[in-house]
Amino acid sequence: MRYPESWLRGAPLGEGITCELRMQIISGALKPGETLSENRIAADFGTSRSPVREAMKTLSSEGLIRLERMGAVVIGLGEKEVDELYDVRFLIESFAQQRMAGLDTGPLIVQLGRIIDKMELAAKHMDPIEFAYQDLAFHETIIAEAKHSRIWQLWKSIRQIVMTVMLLTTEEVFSEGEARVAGVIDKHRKLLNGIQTNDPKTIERTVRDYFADSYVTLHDSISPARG
Amino acid sequence: MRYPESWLRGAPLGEGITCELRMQIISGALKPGETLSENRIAADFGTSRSPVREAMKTLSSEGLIRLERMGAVVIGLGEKEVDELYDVRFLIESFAQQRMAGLDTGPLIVQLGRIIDKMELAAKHMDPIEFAYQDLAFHETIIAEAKHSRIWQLWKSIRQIVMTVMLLTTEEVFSEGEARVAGVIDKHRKLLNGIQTNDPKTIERTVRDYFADSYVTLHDSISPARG
DNA sequence: ATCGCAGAAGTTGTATACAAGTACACAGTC
DNA sequence: GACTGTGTACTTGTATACAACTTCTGCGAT
Repeated sequence: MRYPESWLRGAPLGEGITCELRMQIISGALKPGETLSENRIAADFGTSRSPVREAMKTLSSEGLIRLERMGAVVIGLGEKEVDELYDVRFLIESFAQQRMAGLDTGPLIVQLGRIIDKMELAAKHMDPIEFAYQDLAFHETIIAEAKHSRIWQLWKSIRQIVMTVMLLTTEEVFSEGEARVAGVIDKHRKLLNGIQTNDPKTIERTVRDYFADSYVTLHDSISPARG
Repeated sequence: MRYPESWLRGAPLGEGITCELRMQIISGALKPGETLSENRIAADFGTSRSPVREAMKTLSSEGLIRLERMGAVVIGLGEKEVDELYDVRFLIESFAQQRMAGLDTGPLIVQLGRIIDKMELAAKHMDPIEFAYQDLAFHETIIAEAKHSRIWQLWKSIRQIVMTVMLLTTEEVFSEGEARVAGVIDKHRKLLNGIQTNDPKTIERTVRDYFADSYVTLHDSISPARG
């Protein structure tokens, strides 16, 4: 699977290389332990080393590769790493939701409702890319609502990885039939209901349930998908 | 205050520029809203744009500046931002400590004890730089013990900022007399005792107390120090 | 005085060149 | 045969050059 090109319209070269390499690492096309050379990658992409260098730095800051003296080593995203990624997602989202408990969540509820509508539309159109995008948007909207610069920074640092993982898993989910897709939508509706209660305890439980369920989904769908 | 040069021995140019700029931003020498030009900074440091570019990318990923089309804009670290930074530190450390509750913390306790000894020594020698370094090492050791790649990644993404803030605050603390320094050491000893209990509830409370107290310290010392 | 337009200066993104250092293979020696 | 030294190919880090784009300035026309 390739990174959707429409998302890179007008973006600098370096960004495209970053996304492509990220996808290759997460999808498993580039295996952990493999070493990447700036020269080789630049040649592969037909560019100079400058944008490649940027990509390497970005991927390193995302924890997908490790910069060493000779060549960068692929770290990759195995089952364990994906679990850990979701630990952090839980941490971030849990924090965000707890933080806005008690505040007026009216506008947020409306926003999230609209996103769920778009997810349903994407499901109807059998458009996994759009679906994944809306899925990401859903969670991102919640996190943004926390209005916490550092939490936002944390999110940004894993956002692209989460997006890529979602792209891959959503493809898988779509291939498993409508029921599975409907299930994902339902999970988001439950999250929304949780927020609507405005009760910290309930929210805590809702978020916990959501991610507990995601672990199962991931282990069922991702690992076979990546051989 | 400048970044300790001994910490940059043999490091690439870009890293030095990153650290120097970071220090200037956090100390307030570079004020929020100011725009930085790669050319100007390169000229200031007497280097080419390449290492400066790297520094900009790093600082951007740390959330200290915002890359825009024309020039990078300084975001800075005001009181609110430091609070938020400590929110995340709490989140990370709390997670780490909870995670190893129940496991054998014996070796960790020994390690932390040694670090506290070094802190005491640094206090006796009136060496705030060494003290700050050991303070960082203390927390880093705890986080590393969680053995969680993503949490470690999160830590790495704020580590340098935390280090820099510590450098600045420790200078301040040292100038306020021995009692204050002893107080900081005592806080760490309490943290260590908390871990030693191996009781999640107690640990939770200990960590919370630690950071609650840190907020007070920060607001008393940092803000006047940075005018 | 105000608006519009050209141009100049400055900006980033990318390509290319070069220097310094590292790993590795291969030959020569003990 | 094992070991050491050397040379080579490849690596990163930095400097420099250039192109495309943006912003602002200043001049001229209205």
